[in-house]
Amino acid sequence: MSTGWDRRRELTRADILHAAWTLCRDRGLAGLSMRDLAVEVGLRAPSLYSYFASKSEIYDAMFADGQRALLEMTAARAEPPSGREGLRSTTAAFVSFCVAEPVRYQLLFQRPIPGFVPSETSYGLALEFYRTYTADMERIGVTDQRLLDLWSALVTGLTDQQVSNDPGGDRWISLLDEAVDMFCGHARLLGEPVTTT
Amino acid sequence: MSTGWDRRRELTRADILHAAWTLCRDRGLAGLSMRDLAVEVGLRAPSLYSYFASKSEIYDAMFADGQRALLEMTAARAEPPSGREGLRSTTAAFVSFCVAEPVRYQLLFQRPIPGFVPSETSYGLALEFYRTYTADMERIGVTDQRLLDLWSALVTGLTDQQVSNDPGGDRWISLLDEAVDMFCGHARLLGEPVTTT
DNA sequence: GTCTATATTTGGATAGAC
DNA sequence: GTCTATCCAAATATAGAC
Repeated sequence: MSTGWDRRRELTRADILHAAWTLCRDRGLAGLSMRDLAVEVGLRAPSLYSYFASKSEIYDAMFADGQRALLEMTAARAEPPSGREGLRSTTAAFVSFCVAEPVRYQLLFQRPIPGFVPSETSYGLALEFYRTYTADMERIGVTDQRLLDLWSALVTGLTDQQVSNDPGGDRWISLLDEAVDMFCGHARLLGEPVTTT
Repeated sequence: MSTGWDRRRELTRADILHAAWTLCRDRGLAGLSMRDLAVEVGLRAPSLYSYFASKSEIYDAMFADGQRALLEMTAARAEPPSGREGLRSTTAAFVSFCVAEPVRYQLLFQRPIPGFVPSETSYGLALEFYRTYTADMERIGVTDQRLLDLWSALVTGLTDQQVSNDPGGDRWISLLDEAVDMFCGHARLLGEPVTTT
């Protein structure tokens, strides 16, 4: 019966992962080093290799961690209503998730680590989110690929500008309702405008 | 009369810069190393320091180089007409510029080099472009800050998605006209739709 | 599993001869 | 200005004792 052992091991792994997120928040994703990580978690660098085979594996675990958080956030929400309000609330949830942890956002949606490629299983989580996302969008009433692409560009653009140029502020997230109305007006989605112009 | 000398020096500097761009196109911005750069240009690493005081100065020169190219591209264009068509042509020129050289786009508009901050004079070039850009937008008819921000998010979103997820293709740039119409419909800018829906 | 010690690599930068 | 030789620092990863 090695469950106690495995459990302890899992706990330490989680501890390392937690410390990795903390370090990355401070010094950026690329600033993570095995030495510092070991110090943060109260070990020496070589000991980390008992838990992760390489630094890349740590990034991969962080990637999976972030994707799981995103999936959980999505799953915790009620099914979005169709039309404008569904789009608004779904997108607001997504953008909040991204803006809340800029480093996580960078790891999941940009490619800031040269040479890092998510493992097959981690990438599977990303695909799973993408499926639920498109399913939501379909229910909301956006099915055309061009419209999906246009909307994804708008959402990532807002998120990116917010994270890059006004971290901690709301200069771009505050435009979300207006973006929804602009898009829905164009796509002729049902519902009344959310913003009052 | 040291013009011949200075000229030769300028030529070598330009050669180094050219090689730097080439290397970055291959291995990414962060992948640039003084050793490889020296080899590429036919020198040894220490010799580079006769032309640039540090690696950071090389990045800075590249940044200035890119900003100048952007300014030249802008200056070469006729004054944009007002309204929808002005927005369309101005934005198309900008996005083309970005997509043509993804590495240059990253250096100018993202922060991919940890610790790199443009020098005062280089940043001045960026400010100069920003001024001409906002002046253009004003002439086009977009003056409200919120609308400017919304449009900037949309443009950078399209550019980013194109560069990141469909390099060499046109999946997102092909949506530009539609984006213009969507935005102008929302902002109630003059002119007829460009796309036929 | 954890440690000390170390190998290995890489890359920026400098000293000093020519 | 360019070179050889070298320094220095950082960082991943491994070997082997305990």
